[in-house]
Amino acid sequence: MTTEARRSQVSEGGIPNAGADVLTVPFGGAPMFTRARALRPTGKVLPEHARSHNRALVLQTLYTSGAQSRADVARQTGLTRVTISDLVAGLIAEGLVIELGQREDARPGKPATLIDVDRAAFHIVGVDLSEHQRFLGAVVDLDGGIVSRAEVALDGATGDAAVVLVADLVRRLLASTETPVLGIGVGSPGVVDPLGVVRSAPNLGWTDVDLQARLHDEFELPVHVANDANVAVLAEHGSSHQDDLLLVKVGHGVGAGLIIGGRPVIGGGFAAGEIGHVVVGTDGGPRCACGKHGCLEAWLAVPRLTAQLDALDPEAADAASAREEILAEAGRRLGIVLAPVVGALNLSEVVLSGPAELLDGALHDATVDTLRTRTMAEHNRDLRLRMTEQAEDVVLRGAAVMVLSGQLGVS
Amino acid sequence: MTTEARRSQVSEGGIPNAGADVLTVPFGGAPMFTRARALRPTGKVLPEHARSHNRALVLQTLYTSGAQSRADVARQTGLTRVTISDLVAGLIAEGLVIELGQREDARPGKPATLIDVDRAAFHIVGVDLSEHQRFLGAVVDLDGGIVSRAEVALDGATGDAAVVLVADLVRRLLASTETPVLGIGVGSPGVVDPLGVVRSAPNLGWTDVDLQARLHDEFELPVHVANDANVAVLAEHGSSHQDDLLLVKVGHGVGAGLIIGGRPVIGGGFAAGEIGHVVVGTDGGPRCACGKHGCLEAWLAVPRLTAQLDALDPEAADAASAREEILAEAGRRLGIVLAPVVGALNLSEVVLSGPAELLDGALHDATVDTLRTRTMAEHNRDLRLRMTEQAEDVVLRGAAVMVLSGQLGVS
DNA sequence: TCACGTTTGTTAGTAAAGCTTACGAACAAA
DNA sequence: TTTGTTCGTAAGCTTTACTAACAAACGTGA
Repeated sequence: MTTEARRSQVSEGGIPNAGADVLTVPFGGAPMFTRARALRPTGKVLPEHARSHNRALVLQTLYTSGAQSRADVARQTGLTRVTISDLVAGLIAEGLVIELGQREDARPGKPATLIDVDRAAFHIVGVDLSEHQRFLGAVVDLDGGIVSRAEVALDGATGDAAVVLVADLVRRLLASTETPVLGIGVGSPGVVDPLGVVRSAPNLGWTDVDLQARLHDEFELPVHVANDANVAVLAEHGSSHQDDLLLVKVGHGVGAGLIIGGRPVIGGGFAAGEIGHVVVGTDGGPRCACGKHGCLEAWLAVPRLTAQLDALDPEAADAASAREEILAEAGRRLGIVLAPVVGALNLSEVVLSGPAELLDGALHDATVDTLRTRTMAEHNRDLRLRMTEQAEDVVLRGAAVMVLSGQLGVS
Repeated sequence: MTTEARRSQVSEGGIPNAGADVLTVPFGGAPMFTRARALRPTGKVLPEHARSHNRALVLQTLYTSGAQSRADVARQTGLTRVTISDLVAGLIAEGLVIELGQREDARPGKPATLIDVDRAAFHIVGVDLSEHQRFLGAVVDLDGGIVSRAEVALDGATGDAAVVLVADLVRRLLASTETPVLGIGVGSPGVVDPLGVVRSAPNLGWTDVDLQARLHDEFELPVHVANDANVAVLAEHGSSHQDDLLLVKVGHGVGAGLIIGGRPVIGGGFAAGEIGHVVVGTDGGPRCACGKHGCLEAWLAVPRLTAQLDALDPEAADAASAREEILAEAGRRLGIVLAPVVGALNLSEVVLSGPAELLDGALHDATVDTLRTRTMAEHNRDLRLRMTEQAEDVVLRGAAVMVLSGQLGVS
């Protein structure tokens, strides 16, 4: 048998677009995308699914690129003007897109009619349950701008009382806006499953609390609930446009949110990102609330850092350098834990979220340093570690992104 | 404005199937799937893309469930009998599927015509470049069975000479089978980009070697090249049916392959899984070839372990326990590096690949122990660490899976 | 000024894909 | 023999996105 004859009858390229995978909602497929490899096919695809994907694509294009003509969208998406017109007509009928009148600038040809996502059409309610003393909430517009805020003191409330506080907060926020609300997004501490059930949140005394159902039943709006750090990384992903992203959230506890290949990582037990109680190094460390010694949280959590700093004598000659050293040590510990993760995932970007006065200085620098010396420089050359761009509002904004993404397929 | 009026005009469920994402090749979308969250839509979807997905779905169904009737496939996929008949007709015309005659068992109704993937129609050539002294190759059938083997001694060849050896090996394997070959899969050490260019493989003296093009040009068959550990984890994924999987490959070096959410992780610099040179612990360690101290590879690589074991006095009274301790220490070190990764990704399954006489005993047990004590037991309760089920042939079989997956969308 | 080219958005018709409906064939059980 | 079941196929419909063609509206250059 000649080489010629042995050649597979199957076309050289294999199945069309095999190996491509850019799916989104509910699937995807740009022929030129090459990063991911083929997967097991799961579930049929009907024409209407393709339609809803293309619809989301149009929304996404408008959302990120702003006002433009139908023809512009057609060029950008690769769909034809006819198809775009058709999809846009539907979106206008649904009130998601509006016509803005004709384009001003003078060009040859028929003047374009500008269209855009109707950014004033909806608000989103975002809730952040990650703080220790209070719940934060905000009404967020479609661009991620905070329209109004509200908060409620916890006063030690746990269990059902805490759930009631969340509902109260949401009720106040809903009352504060006249604009239709697209949905409610909640970032909760603890382990949250994909259906919005808080499996476990020790601080709040929650076990298997179906927050999604509770809020949905009361407010009859779409509700999305996820872990606070996992929510936070969505906010960062929205602005960073990086496909792989790790966000470390330092507060009363330490948690992480992870996006890989543009996709949030949930974890088999829905506990991805829970690195607070991973033991750091091989030389012991402070005793942690969980009983172990040298957990990341025992090194890095805000209460521990402030306690250490407060114990310093501010009059001492070396007060400043002692402060630096405390923060640098915490940063090194963070670097030690992150190094294997950064190495294994070949991450290109890590984001720190938390009090900038603690994180953004000696701590940050020590973490970078430790990461560089503990991983292979050659592979992680372009690793970036930076502070969040969202300041205090990462979780609130991330909750909004989660709703946006879940309801419109946009982020 | 009443709550009623404020309610979003957008349907409660958001866009159809938003939040669902089960895409495969080139996309997917089972409406009931809930794990992953919505993503940015990327790229349009045309009807023919949907078609090729459904085609792959049929192939996958037949491949994993074996011979069955068209009606069975219809029930299993959710597509109608008509559509299945149509798709199957195409697959039969392409020679990928064959009719096996009527079903034997006595049931009411018209007897079913059994169909199946024509498992004898194609062979796959798999190549494993990860060993230090020789290149391994095999002809693999569609079920992953090894049909024939070949190997070539490296004799210190590097650079282009090594590429020639790969081609020689492939040529011999191709000559050994009369069956049409679906494609060539190669697992190479080092950093390999998604186009099959070996960016860097120090052992082989390769920098930016376009192995995919070299082999494709010579043999005119589909060629897929990837990192050896990343290839190996594909083999394991094929049998384990776990959505999250980490495989640690211990040989002359130490590397890992990672599948998250059913998807191989490549990494921003295509170096995902390169954990061999991550520093372990905070107490120094043996000097590594890379210059650092205490790299995982310096603790765990096979040459280092065998050297340590060989240095033992076999006559000593405590020889056995000394041996155990050496392996246990290596296991602990592995556990220390894996703990942050397991915690951050909430992995449910970790697989060890390498010499069983070294890995499958004290080393394994120490790793499990270390993982348990260094992560949060509550979250990683059902973590499993096990030896590979594929023995020596992980890379060869994984290379076959890669071709199968890339060419047919099946795995 | 006016013909010409360009750009936009729409209309009309076509091709592809999967659906529903309907039917003949083949079998088991009554 | 009758009845009910199952299989695979044929015909026609619906959805979707495409191509082709066109009118409207604009700048440009002779």
